[in-house]
Order: sequence, then C-alpha cells, then structure tokens
Amino acid sequence: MKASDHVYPLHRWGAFAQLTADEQSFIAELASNETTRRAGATIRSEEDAVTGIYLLIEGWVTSSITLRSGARLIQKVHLPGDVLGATSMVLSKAADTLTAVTEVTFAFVSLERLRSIFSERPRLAALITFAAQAERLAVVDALVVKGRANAKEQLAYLIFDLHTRLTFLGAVKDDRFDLPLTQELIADLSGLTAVHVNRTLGALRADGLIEQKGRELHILDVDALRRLSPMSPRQLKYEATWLPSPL
Amino acid sequence: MKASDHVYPLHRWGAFAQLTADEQSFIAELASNETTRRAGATIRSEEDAVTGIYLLIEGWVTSSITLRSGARLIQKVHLPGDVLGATSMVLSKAADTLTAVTEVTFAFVSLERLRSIFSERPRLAALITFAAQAERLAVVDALVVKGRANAKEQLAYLIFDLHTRLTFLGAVKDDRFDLPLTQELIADLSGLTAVHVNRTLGALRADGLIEQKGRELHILDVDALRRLSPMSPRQLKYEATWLPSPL
DNA sequence: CGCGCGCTTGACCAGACTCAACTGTTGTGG
DNA sequence: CCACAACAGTTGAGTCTGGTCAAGCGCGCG
Repeated sequence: MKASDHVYPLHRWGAFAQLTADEQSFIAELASNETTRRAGATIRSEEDAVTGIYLLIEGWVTSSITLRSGARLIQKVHLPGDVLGATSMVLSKAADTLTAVTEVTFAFVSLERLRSIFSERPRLAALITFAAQAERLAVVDALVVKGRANAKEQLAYLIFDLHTRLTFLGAVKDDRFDLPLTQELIADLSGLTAVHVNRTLGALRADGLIEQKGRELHILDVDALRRLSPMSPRQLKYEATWLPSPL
Repeated sequence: MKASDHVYPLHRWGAFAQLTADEQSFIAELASNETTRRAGATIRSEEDAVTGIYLLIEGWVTSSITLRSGARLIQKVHLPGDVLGATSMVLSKAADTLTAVTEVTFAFVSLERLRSIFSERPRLAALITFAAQAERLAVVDALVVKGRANAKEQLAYLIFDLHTRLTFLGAVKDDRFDLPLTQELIADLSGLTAVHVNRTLGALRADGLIEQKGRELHILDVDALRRLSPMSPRQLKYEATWLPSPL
C-alpha cells in the first residue's frame, strides 16, 4: 500500500467547529510530511529531546510512562487522527514513550510550525487548545475509573471507549472491530496484571458480553456493557460559537 | 480580611515565559472580578451549564467527578493561581464539581472573554494551551501512580506533590505546611478508602517520614519521602523560545 | 455539657497479585 | 519442510494488599 493511500482524519480537529476548506487544506499540508514505522518500533522515547509533535495518520500507537521502579503504564492508545506527544511541549525532555502497536504512518510537526499557527491562525490555535482539553478530560475520566471501579468495570469502560472512538473512524462493523492489543498491553493500559486481564476478559466472555476470534473483538451486548461501564464517553460540544472567526 | 488583600499569583502563567508588564496587568484585570465563598460551598456542580472558567485567588478547591455508581473521586486539589474548570470548556455541561475546601476567593472569566484572548493576544493564548498541557501531564502522572503504585507510595507522591506546589506559593516553612484536607478527602483524592488512608498515614508516621499536629503536616525526611514516591514532579520548561512574541 | 465530625482501631473478607506450569500459535532458520 | 524458539493465552494454588463493617475515642464548637 502506498503512503498516499492514507488520509489524515480530521474528526479531532473538526469536533468543535466546521473547518473551512482553507483550514482543511492547511491541516492536510501539516500532515503531508509522512513517515512509516513497523509494528513494535519506538517512535520517541521518554527523555528524548522534544522538537515537535506528531499527527497519527494510520495505525495504533501507545503512549507509555515508566516509573522509577520500572513499572510501566500505558497512558492511552492513540488511533488515527490523534495528536501525539503534545503534553511534552511543556518539557524539554519527553514525558512519554510512543510505541507503534501496528504498522503506523504519522507526520511530524515542528514546534516552530506550531508557533506560526498561534500567531497566524487563532482559530486553529483555539481548536488545538480545545483538543488538549478534550484529551485531558479523557485522562481524568480514566483516573476516576481506575480509582473507583473494579477490574470488570475498568475493562468494560476500556472496550466501550475503543468502540466509540473506532466508530468515528468507520472501523466498527456490527459491533466488531480489530483489536491489535495483547493482553499484556491491555494490562499496562488498565493498570492490572496480564493474568488478571485474562481472567476478567474470560468473565466478560462467560457473561455473554463479548466474544473474541483471533484479533477480532465482538461486542455481543452493547447495552449490558454500557451499563457495566462506570461512565460514558463525553459528548463534546459541537460548534462552539465563541471561537475566533475564520481568517 | 478584605478581598483586596488577596493577589492572584501569576506563577502558573509565568512558568513558561517572562510576562510583560502589560500582560501582567491584563491578567490582573481578568482576576479583578472577585467572589468569595465559605468552606464547604459548591462553586459549580457537574451538569451545570458551562459559561466560563475560574481563576483561583485564595484557598483550596477540589475538582471531583461522580460515577454512575455514586462513587466519587477528586481529580485534583487546586491551589491559588490555578485555573479551574477549564476542561469543561469543550462540553456544554460541566464535567466536574468544584467545591471549596477552605474559604476561597476566585474570579470568573466568561467564554467570550477567553475568545478575545485568542484573537488578540496569541502569546497569552499559547500560554493557556501550555498550562492546559501541564495540567494534563499532572493528571497522566496521577494515573500512572494510581495504576502502578501501592497505597504508601501513592500517599508519598501526593504529599510530595503538595509540598512542591505549596513551596511555589511560599506556604511551606521548614517542610511544614497547613493541610486542610480530612482523611476522607485524601481518600477521595487518592482512590483509597478513608480507613486505609488512616492506616497508611499511620505507617508513614511510624516510619518517621512525617509528623502531624492538628492540621499541620511536617515532613521529617524529605529525601526518604522522595525515594518512596514513585515519580517526581515534572520540571516544566522555562522560557519556550518559540512562543509568539509579545504584542 | 453534649453533639457531631473526624480520627483510630480491630476483625474479617475479597479482589487482585504472584508464581508457576502448560497449551497453542507463529514464524524462522537449518 | 520440519524442529524449535518465542510469544500469547490459559489455568491453578496460594498470598497479600486494601476494602468492609463496626465500634470507640477525642476534640472543638455551639
């Protein structure tokens, strides 16, 4: 498959406002500087110098953080359309390690380039801030779930979240989607152990909520999963009227 | 004490760049619209319509989220200088409940006012985005600690974090500071139960790491606490050279 | 003075972790 | 094309951290 077969999805930018044709082509141009990496590759490590951010065009990427003890937690799995590495823009050394789960295609945007957006395109700058807040909210929700829900509820939430996000990308058919995460990755993502993830997924299967065939995950009872999940994904506000007007 | 005795601390805005005198007075003007609430008061509830954000001038405020089950988690305790309720700007109904822990003074900033900042003051807009990323990073760190550290390590991290943030405000003397949080609030903040917080704080006391007299917390062995804490607070990058230049 | 809230403690329970062994699948080099 | 290594998933037994329930204590405040 040629790189040009991938298109950077704009749904994360367009969630809050209708993008003008000019804005769309501006962002498309930002994402034109494509790079491809194979599954398992490290895109950027913790402690690496921060020189810019990344736009994920195709594939799944984990953003993980390692504690002094060596324990690791995956802060989030990124899907196409996501902005990667943005939190580290306030640091001189990156906070998180970006690792390709599948083969991935992404574009690099330098900090200088970002600067020009703030000076020249206030509306896009506001959208970037919005996206940052939306991401922050997602982390807060994950924290609340981690702090106050049991393993089964946590995994229900995780599956429900992926289902929602993948639906935006058109990657869900009949409540089935490809799940390229191993149980070990799911463990690092949920803060559980791989063994317990295995048992808990088994319990969800036994309850008739999900079914797995190879890498495909099939949600058999979306409503029951939603009821089990301790919270629902947020409904982002569409078309914030107070945004700066397009140039 | 008159409201005018309080000054909105600028350290959160000035963390990334030297503020010009003009910018300082602009922000001071933003914070001029003061309101005071007594301890225990709710400043804004989850589900309330979002009309703006808040600048915390004096006192401690919790930002909590309630799950469908009724369980509650405090996402963060805000200290003077913090921007409150910013995540909710991407929603039509607030995500979190803001509750005064002590008597508090804060200023309200409408969304319209925020809009004008993006159009007219790109440098401040960039600083707002930076602050949002710094906050996001703090939540990510909390998530990693919650996911991969035990109760003692979590509380060590929490105490260490408060120590660091209060030091910026000049509220720490000889590693002693006023801690207006009850053990129940600490439980909601750490995702533990109040009983277990009680025992774990007791263990930290028994280990000679901390000492408590009434509401005053005294860190006896800062180094040992730092070693116990699974990660250190982030060193934010000072003076990002790529910021838009002042107007 | 007494009420209420926050702190403390004990006994017991359970959800999640650890360690370890085994199975099944994939992919790879001889 | 087979043998085998490497990895992902599964299962069992035992342990332990943290939760639950319940009772008592102490202090500040009205």
